[in-house]
Amino acid sequence: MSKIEPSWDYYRTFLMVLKEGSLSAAGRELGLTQPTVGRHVDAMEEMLGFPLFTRSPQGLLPTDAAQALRPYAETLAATSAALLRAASGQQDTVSGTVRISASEVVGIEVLPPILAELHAQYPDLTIELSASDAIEDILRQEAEIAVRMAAPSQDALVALHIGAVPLGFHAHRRYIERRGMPKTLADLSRHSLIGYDRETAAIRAIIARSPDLPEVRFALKADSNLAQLAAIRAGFGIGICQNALAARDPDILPVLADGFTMKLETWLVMHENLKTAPRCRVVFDALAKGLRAYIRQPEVATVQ
Amino acid sequence: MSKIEPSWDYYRTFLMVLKEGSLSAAGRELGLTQPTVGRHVDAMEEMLGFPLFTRSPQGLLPTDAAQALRPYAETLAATSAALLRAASGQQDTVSGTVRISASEVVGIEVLPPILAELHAQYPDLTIELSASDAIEDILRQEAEIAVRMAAPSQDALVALHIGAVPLGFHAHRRYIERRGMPKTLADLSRHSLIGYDRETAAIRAIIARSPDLPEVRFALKADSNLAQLAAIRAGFGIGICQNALAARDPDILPVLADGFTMKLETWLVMHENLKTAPRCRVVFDALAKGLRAYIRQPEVATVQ
DNA sequence: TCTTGCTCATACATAAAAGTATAACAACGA
DNA sequence: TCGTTGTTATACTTTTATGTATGAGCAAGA
Repeated sequence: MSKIEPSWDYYRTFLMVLKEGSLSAAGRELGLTQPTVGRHVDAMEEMLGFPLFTRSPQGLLPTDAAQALRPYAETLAATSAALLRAASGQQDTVSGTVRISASEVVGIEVLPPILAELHAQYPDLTIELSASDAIEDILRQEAEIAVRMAAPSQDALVALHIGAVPLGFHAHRRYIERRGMPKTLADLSRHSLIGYDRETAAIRAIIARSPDLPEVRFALKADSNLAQLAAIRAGFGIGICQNALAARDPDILPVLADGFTMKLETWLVMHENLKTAPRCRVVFDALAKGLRAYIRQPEVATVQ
Repeated sequence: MSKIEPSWDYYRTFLMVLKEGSLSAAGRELGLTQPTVGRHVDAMEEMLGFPLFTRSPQGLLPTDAAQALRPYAETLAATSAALLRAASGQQDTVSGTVRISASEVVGIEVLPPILAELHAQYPDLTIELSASDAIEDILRQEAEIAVRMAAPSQDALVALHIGAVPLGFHAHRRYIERRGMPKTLADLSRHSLIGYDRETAAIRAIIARSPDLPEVRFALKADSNLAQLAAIRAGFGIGICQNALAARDPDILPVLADGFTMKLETWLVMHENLKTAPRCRVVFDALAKGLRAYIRQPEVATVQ
């Protein structure tokens, strides 16, 4: 039963050529030379029996067949990276690499202090932070731990409910002094509103739960919640952001705080298999503690 | 950014050594020689920084660390197999390989005629049938299409509800002539019952829906539903099987057909990404049609 | 006790894959 | 228009990986 399977390395170079668009660039990225990369592609094409790229002097154009194979190659790459991370933590001590997936806002505004404290406690721990709104599938092992804004539906996942992150309209003090403070939701139509460009899953969930939201025209549309936050801080207008983030800056004022509230349920998600891995356990616990503290923060501020 | 990543082929040989338990056996299976396999393992150990196996003259014993890495390597193997299957169907025509996961009973008793007709229509199609009760995860790409007995909870899956497969007690005519036909559920305690050894998910679901099931002591316990079916056919005693299967053989009689009914909801599941793949589409449609016909079959038999 | 059969480890020869150098071609900008 | 920089493709060389052959150790069975 010794059938000849092609080298798995071919898939790696194939994916890199797909990503980079040329043999030369893929070679640079992989630490190989251009002829070698070309030979890998040739070998793979011959073994599959159909062309993967149409060659041209300005690069390689992938065929439809190559595009169809891409997700498999990406899964291979993600899995082998996960294997290496898992191997990095196999020592007796808490060490190695843990990859965390979180939204841009959480990854940039919320997590850094939590991770800083964690790293001070475990210096041998390396954290990979995938600060992107793309839903990296934990099941695909693209990350060990994820901060999610929706309850995970999958089995075989450890999901810890952190709590509800309150959201609200906010604006910079400068903007309010210039344009006045709206008293009702209807007043918003006379203001510069900062909103989303594309509808994401989180936004749809909010809209579904808030039927009294007026139809608004946004003065600034940005897909990135981080850009929206920056616009609020710059005094561009009124936008939605996490109350806890706004409370950090005394110049960011809540707008219509009584009339309108939204909540983002937050979950911490991890592979069930990783429960026993010390490095993941430690990061998971630190994130749970840190995020819960972050959520409690605004309530304390309100009491003041 | 040209960091040196180890060859992905190392993971393949690592997995095979894990499976086979020796360098020589792994080499035989992979079409490599024993020294090569040993070198791969050595290289991998050196790059990871810890031993994967403890060598001995009677084979290699995996360390805990190696066991921890095993699932990753298995995902890699499953994915690369899926890639090759996907590539096999990239031709313009309906061709290539499709892997189907189904329970033993369905795979052996129900699917063969459906697949035979399908293959007659598309001779270039190769079918891989994974006839095992193990729940092969469609998300892990271990199979393109699965016949499941529970509604899939995952998103990103195409799930077609086939219908409910009726189950019931059955016994061979010889057994009934010898031991008599039970009239009530209570009578079952005086009979030779064929039942399960371990509790599976499907069994737990049935028990939950049937609180009037008496506590019974099984005369024959078998994990394999196929073995149970064979025992019924051999006249061992009374067991549960699909009505449609029993109806095929006039010597298999329904027992307590009025007083006790169970149903197994059946779903056909496929990756959403594979909807457009012709070879998968064709198999999916054929299975849907064939399974629906199979389910309708017993009702017709009852009307007779 | 002495085969037989299995294992892993080592030394050496070979084959395969990589790198090097260069040519040919296209696009972009001065 | 011509040089620069990018691309792929080809011939040649070198390195690397693999295969072959062999030795040593352990276990089961005659």
